[in-house]
Amino acid sequence: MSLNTPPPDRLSLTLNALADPTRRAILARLSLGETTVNELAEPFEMSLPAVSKHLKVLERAGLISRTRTAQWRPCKLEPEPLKEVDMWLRDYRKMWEQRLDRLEAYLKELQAKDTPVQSAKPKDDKDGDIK
Amino acid sequence: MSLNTPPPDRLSLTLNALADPTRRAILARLSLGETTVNELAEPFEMSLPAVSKHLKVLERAGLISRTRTAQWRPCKLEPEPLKEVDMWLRDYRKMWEQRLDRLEAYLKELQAKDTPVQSAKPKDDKDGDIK
DNA sequence: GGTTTATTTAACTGTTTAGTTAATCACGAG
DNA sequence: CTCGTGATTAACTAAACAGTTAAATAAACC
Repeated sequence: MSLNTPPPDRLSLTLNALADPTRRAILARLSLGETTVNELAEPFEMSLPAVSKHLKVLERAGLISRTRTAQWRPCKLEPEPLKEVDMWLRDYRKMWEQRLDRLEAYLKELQAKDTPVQSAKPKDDKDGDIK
Repeated sequence: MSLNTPPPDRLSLTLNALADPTRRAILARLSLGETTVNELAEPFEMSLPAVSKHLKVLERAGLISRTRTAQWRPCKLEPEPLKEVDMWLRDYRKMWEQRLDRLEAYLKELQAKDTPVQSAKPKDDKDGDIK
């Protein structure tokens, strides 16, 4: 019953476009250089219109741009939205690094202590405030 | 007519889970520390079951894990899949850096030339319809 | 037992998506 | 102008999605 269309923010648009193996494969191909729709479609077992739709999704997300040369519409990768994803990710990046650090510390502690029975109980590490 | 279910690769699962502002907000909240479903749901204008479904999507992607304490099921952020996204992104990262370098070089060139009136016509980059 | 609180599942609905085939548009070459 | 090629649009279908309300589960409290 959602009457109002939810505002399709750019990041969601981008991530949604990336959440498909075909589309990611297309991007991978485009990272090697511009090419045409037919050539892009060639490796896939799907019709040309299907690929065309995927391209439209990528275009709407700003991940590719198209020029027009005669009857060809060569596609070009536009990395800007990927950069945005990267920036979004940045805040979380320290999280897994930290977690890795903690694991390291834990393992080191284990080694150092020669770890008797219960000393290593990770009692509620409760990293409540990772941030 | 797709008879065979396409194999839901992990990266697609993750990106799809991230491609929703509500779910990203949930992750952001969880980055501050574990919490319960009710507390997670509180800021949103949607029913509890809806949030519950979002959590299931996040869980299926491995982005959160849940323990069980009495009648609460506290959720915890699991950054591992984000790390995978980061790794996927890595190959493209140099692409926008490179592009930035190129822009820098261009600007530098402009400055060097002391650029009289029309010399700066951006005839080159010509991605006319960025849209 | 019965009630309250936290959360999930069931059943349903409207919307979006991913694909299909067939038709159409856009262009260059004869 | 007509033909062939590259690519998109149209019309359709099946499945997945995001939300709803109502019912069910699970545990604590009395």
